[in-house]
Amino acid sequence: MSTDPVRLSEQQRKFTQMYQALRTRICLLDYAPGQRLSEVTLAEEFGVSRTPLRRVLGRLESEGLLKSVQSVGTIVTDVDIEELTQTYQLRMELAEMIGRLSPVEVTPDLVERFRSILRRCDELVRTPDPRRFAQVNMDFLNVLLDLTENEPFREISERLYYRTTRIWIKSIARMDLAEEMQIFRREVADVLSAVEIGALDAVGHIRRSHIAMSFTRLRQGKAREEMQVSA
Amino acid sequence: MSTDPVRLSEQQRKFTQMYQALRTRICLLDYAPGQRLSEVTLAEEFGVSRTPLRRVLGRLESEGLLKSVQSVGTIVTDVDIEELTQTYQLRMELAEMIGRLSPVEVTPDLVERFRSILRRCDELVRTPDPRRFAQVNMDFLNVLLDLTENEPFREISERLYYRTTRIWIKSIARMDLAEEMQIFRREVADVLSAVEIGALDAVGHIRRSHIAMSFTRLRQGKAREEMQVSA
DNA sequence: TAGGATTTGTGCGTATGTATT
DNA sequence: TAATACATACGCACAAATCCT
Repeated sequence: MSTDPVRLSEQQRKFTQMYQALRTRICLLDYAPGQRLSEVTLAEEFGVSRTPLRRVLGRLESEGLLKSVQSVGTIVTDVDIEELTQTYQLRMELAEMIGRLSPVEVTPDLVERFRSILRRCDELVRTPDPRRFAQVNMDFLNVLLDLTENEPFREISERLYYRTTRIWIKSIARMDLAEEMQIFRREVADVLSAVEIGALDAVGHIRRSHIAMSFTRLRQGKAREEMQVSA
Repeated sequence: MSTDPVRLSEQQRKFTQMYQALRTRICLLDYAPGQRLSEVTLAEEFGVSRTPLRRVLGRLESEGLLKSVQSVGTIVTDVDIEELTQTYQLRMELAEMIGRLSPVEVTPDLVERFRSILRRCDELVRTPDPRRFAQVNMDFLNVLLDLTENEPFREISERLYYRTTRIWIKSIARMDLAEEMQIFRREVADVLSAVEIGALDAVGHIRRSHIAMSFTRLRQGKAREEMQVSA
């Protein structure tokens, strides 16, 4: 009688597919901030009419990743320094909560997923690459969010991450990439150590400090850029 | 050259108007959880076609207040006890942050807005009424959010509030309403005292404890209801 | 079991508004 | 300054799916 809740309807699958594809492209900088997207082109690519595609664009707009302007186009948003600062401050505070909000029991499978991330970090240290880094960083976030069962917390953390991560990635590509890869590898290694002994509160503290330091470096990098631009 | 950012386009105004109207109706229980809404009826009421209305419904769906089901209708969501618990836990932690995230300077105007809320509480204590209580509670939240300039924090706090407040209101209507009015009045009075001396960190602590106690009472009330139902 | 009524989802043509030449 | 090109916003008709008789 009732449909299997695990099996989503075709329209939902299609929506999710388009949504994740576009979000990934935006966060991996395949679509740069300021770039204009075409509804008709994207609709053709995904094999749907403009209507369902616009639904997806509307969702991405509500999350601050796109902005539709009448008669102009659908534009990938940029993030100004003020909003970046506020978002990072909030993410810092949120990250620390993870050990307090419905932490899951650490399974061997979960540990293995962190180890897998660490191995990919090792590759990145050997051959740095901004795009692959962005991908690993995204996957790292997803494993981290699986440390808690608090769904609203997961939603919000994900939302805030996607809001600003591409700005960080963009900035990193202009900084000392090799150094950033080593710093990130160390963060993953620290988190893995904490997860292995089930110390999820420690994970929160590690994350908090790394988010804080990332933002400091990002801000310094941006300041350097602006000096070069004005020079 | 550039358009005045204060003056929104007609479509944006219309969107906001419809969005806030529907959200308010849902949160004031004019639309009860489980109720089915009609796209055509609402579109007619607001004097637009289904297309722009569906945009609004999509936004409310992304915030978890509605759920559109193919061929069935657009249904006001309910919130199960698990999600309610998780949301309240998160809101507790978030509430405490307000003093740490870009607190504003307290102006006489701001204090007056809190005093205004307190006066409306006095009326509520004299003549309790669930719907008017819901309205004052909503306005109280909005003044509270004006204590910080951290926009992502404001967005998220608002989102989480609207997600669950109607369940609380529904529950309160079946509890000791007069007692709840007095408790709420005390919270507002406590917050006002803290605001008057500029102690925004204290506001955070007061809010945290009140959210925690509200949830405890809500859970007890729901437990009592279930016992009556099964009896 | 089947068919009709109803409601959301989709496709497409047109309206509206912006930017550029 | 005006006209033209172009992209999103909107309205409507139809398709698809569910529920009830």
